[in-house]
Formats: sequence, C-alpha cells, structure tokens
Amino acid sequence: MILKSQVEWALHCCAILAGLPEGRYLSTKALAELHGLPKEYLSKALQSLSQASLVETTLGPSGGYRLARAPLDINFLEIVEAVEGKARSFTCTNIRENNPCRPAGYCDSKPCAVARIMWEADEAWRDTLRRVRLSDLVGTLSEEVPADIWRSTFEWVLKRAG
Amino acid sequence: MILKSQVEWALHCCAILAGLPEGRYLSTKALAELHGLPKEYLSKALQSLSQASLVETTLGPSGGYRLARAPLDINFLEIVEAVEGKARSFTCTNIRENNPCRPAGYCDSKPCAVARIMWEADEAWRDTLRRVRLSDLVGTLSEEVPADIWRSTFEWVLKRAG
DNA sequence: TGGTTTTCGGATACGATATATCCTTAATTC
DNA sequence: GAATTAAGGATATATCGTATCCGAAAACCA
Repeated sequence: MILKSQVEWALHCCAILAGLPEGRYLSTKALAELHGLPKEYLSKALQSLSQASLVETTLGPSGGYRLARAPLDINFLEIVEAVEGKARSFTCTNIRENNPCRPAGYCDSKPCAVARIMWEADEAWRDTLRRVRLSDLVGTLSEEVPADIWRSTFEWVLKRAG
Repeated sequence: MILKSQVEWALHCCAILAGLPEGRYLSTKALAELHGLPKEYLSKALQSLSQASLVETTLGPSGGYRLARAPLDINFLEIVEAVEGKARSFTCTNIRENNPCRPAGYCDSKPCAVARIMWEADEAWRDTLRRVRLSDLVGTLSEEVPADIWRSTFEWVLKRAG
C-alpha cells in the first residue's frame, strides 16, 4: 500500500504556490525545475489539482498555476485525494458469500465486519489529514527551513512567476 | 493506495481459526474452499501469517494452521502487516534537496515537514488497527451472522479440521 | 497578424508489483 | 510405502504507477 510519488510532489508544489503573491501564476516548468522533477509527468499531478478545483490556471506566457483558495482553507486530505483518488484503501470483495454453508441469495443487511474495521482505520487516516491545513505546513516550513534558503527560494520563484 | 486482497483473506481466515478448538488444525484447502479462494495463492497469505508467528502449522494429513496465540492477544495490525508489510504508505524522496537555491551538501536535521504529517496520518491508521483485537471481530461476527449459518459453518470446519 | 508559451487531454511505452499457477522438497499420518 | 500437507522457488499474466510525446486551444507579445 504505497501512495503515488505524485502525492509528495503535489504537497510540495502547493506549499510553494501558497507563498505566491496575489494574482500571480507559477508554471509547471518552474515547479519541476525547483523540485527536480520530470516536467511532463508533474504536469499530470497539477492537472489533478486543477480538476479538484484546488488550483486555478491561466494559459500563455506568464501562465501557470495559483491556489484557488487561501492556504488556511485547504487541507492535506484535499490535496492527497486530488491525486490519489478518494477510493478507500480496503475493498471488501465479500468472500463471505462463497461460504458453502450460506443459503444461496442470502443478503447481508450490514457491510462485512472486517470491512467496517478496515474502513474505520481508513477514516482515522483521512481525519488526520483533514485536520492539517496547508497554512500549517507553510508555517512549519518557514520556521524550519533556514531563513536564507527560504528567502532565496522565493526570490527564485518570483523571478519566474507570471 | 490499495491494500492487497490477501489482507482481506488473512483476516477472514484468522477469524475462522479463532473458532477452532484447542489443538486442531485447518488446512489451506479447507480455508480456500470455505471462502471461494484460489488455494495456491491463499497459501502465500497463510505463509506470511506463519512467518509472522501469528499461526502455527503442522504437516501431513490432518495438518494445517492454527492460531499461535489467543484471539485476545492478536490485533488487526499484526495480521495486516504480516501480509502487507510494515512499510509506511508515504515515502519521502527528499525532493527539497533538488532546490537549486540550496547549498550543495546541505543536510536537514529533521525529516521533511510534509513527510512528518503524512507519517502521522499513517500512525493514526495503524493505531486504529492496533486497538482492534481478533477477539473483537469474532465477537461482532458471532452477533451479526445468523445463528444457523454460524453454527453450520463451524460444523463444516470441524468436519475438515485435523 | 503571426509566433511563442502555456495548460489540457489523449496516446503510448516501460517497469514494478499484485495476482495466480506450477513444481519440488520435507515432514507427518495412516 | 502411499497419501497429504506446508514451505518455498520459478514462472506467467494483469494491473497500475511512472514517464514521455504529441496535438489542440488559449493567452501573451512583438
């Protein structure tokens, strides 16, 4: 059970976009260069964010991506689900149905007890991610990343932001 | 991020083994038949449980599997990790290192803030599974499964248990 | 107007991993 | 000695993640 690498990419890209001044856009090219990622493939992750309405885009030179909402109003789960999908990690294939002792056509009222427990764990995972805002990440990064690197990074970004 | 179907199989198999009388074993063949699963492949899942010391085995006719510990002393996480592995669902590939603004050879003291949050969610998932005992599952099943099916299933099982 | 840059979506290829089967070996039972 | 079982290796197939390429449409600029 491994998350796509695009999840990591999307989270880091959103953290960068969160530091972008109002009204400006950052291109896939810049984001790929900044993180050392394949531009074409990173593009797919950004498209997922766009389809989830987490980011807005504009075309042409000086085009690119910006957040659609304030970092305070975006949580981790939204970003993760945008690229990873909303499907639960555990899928119940109802193998109880194959029990030769069950009358044919017997239908359970409740979902399988095993599935309910696995889904509960899944929900705990989602809850944790839902509770973390993008602004929390930015806050942590701005504290932990050395000030000079933090500053020069955003100078680098602004030089490329349309 | 999808769990292997073997996780579902292992959990259901453990629930059956939990109902086995002291000192008796149930074969892969019986477990596969009971759940409508491919015997050869289910065998791999059971081998994983065996390697994790969750079940004990014996060879020959009347051989098979039985729980190595009481259902009260086995939790969901142990079973899930036995077949799925203990690796975290999020792996940090340190794409921050590729930031062209970072001095070469710069080494972070802490793991990436993004990774820490994702790992926290992972831990919440594991915590939930750790808190559920196999005996809890058996308790729920014995309440929810219609009494006649429950009984005939274990008659079926005992007829095949060595 | 025309050329450049951008996002977007489709098509395609490659690799890793989950799924599944087969076979051999060794241990156990009868 | 014959039958049955778990264990583990080898192999095949399918699915999915990873990655690249291309064309279309939109936006910017000279």
